[in-house]
Amino acid sequence: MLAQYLGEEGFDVDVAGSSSQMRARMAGAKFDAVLLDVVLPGDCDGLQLAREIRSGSDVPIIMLSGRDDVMDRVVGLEVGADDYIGKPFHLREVLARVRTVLRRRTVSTEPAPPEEGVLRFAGWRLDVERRAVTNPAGDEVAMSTGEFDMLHVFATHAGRVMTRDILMDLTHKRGRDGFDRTIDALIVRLRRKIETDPANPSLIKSVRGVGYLFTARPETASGRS
Amino acid sequence: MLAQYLGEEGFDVDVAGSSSQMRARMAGAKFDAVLLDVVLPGDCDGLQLAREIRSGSDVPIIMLSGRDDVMDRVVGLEVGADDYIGKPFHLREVLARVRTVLRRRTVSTEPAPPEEGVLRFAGWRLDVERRAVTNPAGDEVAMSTGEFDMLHVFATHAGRVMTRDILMDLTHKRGRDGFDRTIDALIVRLRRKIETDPANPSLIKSVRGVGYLFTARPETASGRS
DNA sequence: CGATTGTGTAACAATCCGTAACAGGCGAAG
DNA sequence: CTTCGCCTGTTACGGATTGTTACACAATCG
Repeated sequence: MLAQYLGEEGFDVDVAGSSSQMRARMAGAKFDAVLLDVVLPGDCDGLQLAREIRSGSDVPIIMLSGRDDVMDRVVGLEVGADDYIGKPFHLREVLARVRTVLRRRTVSTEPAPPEEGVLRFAGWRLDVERRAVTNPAGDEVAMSTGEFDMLHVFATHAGRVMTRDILMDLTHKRGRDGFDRTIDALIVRLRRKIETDPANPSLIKSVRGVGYLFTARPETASGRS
Repeated sequence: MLAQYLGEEGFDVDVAGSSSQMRARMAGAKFDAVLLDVVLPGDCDGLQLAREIRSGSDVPIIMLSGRDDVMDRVVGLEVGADDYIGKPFHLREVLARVRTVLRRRTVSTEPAPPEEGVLRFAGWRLDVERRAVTNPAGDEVAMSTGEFDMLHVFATHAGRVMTRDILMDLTHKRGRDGFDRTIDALIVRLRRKIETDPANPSLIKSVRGVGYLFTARPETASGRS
């Protein structure tokens, strides 16, 4: 059903009925995006499969799930999915998300990636290998380890609300103790360095009750394997 | 008994005595909602059946169960059911839930927010990605998380009366407790920020006994693709 | 016209978040 | 080895946001 709809919308769709089938298809051709159901008929579940795909490629992954559960969503995004849609979903919503994900990726792939491992957003430059950050004016801004990691996570997950738990996992590899303001403190310190007006942040917005959102769209994402 | 009652209330009811019978009926016609007992006489249980239905359609599913167990409820909703009623239930309760589910679907399904990057209406500009709002004069107006979400919902569902239940679903992802004026309070706060005369609102009209209506026509300026 | 219901709004309470301040950890310099 | 300084986690406080309650007023109904 989904394949037919996307096909009618002008996409070139390929369907795989099992994980092995998918591996075969993906080995044979290049894809612009992958739609993946969390619950799969075979032996392998969607999350594991996403992790597998992500380990060898950075093709956009959109996960579909039978339930719109917070846990699922968190886990889905943690394994590297780019978006997550809980059923029941509407075909047009899927279409919109596919377009969004593609736009994010394709806009960023312009002439030829001049530098590897460099992220750009809103005039800023983030050199992943040298762990150096340059502001729009061209000056290098000193960052502590934690600040850099946090900014790195934001830059690679732009446009998506990140919960504190996820941020904690991605930057500290540690669980949260419940009453933990570590992330908030780091956010403040990071904002002080990259926001022109830290009191009215424009790059890192907070979403009450949920987490934080990096609003800048990556301009020249690269740094694949 | 249930079929008769719902029939008297004006619904067009079809009864299936087994899973295979149901599949046959559903293949032959389109339904607006499905009432499904967890315990079924045949080989297949209701949960499995719900999952099956959900995998190919997003028709609203209401599950009925012999016991009102938390586990059952959770599992029921996890497989994609829209609501869950534990026996012993009252006919009127079933009726009410059916109506609620139908109402939610018909309103929230149709518009299917295309999720444009920027929404425009009445001179206002709403940047979904940056979560920023600009008034007709061009000044950026600070919005809290809840206010922005509410305005976003309105902008993507303009010209349609939104009930408080739906607004609650779309902005808070939470059920209403009955005597809940949360939405009304938010409306007041939002009106204060976007209406020139909050006492005589022109953008957000209230529809007595129903909900609220966003009157501005989206200008669909930011087209792509 | 009075009663009932629904909405606007203020006021209050609960919660969440921003931020400063402090203390421990860790590495570099001496 | 000790000291110093930076980074980071923790705590506390205050402000902002949001949910709840109460009351006034408007609309509806009988």
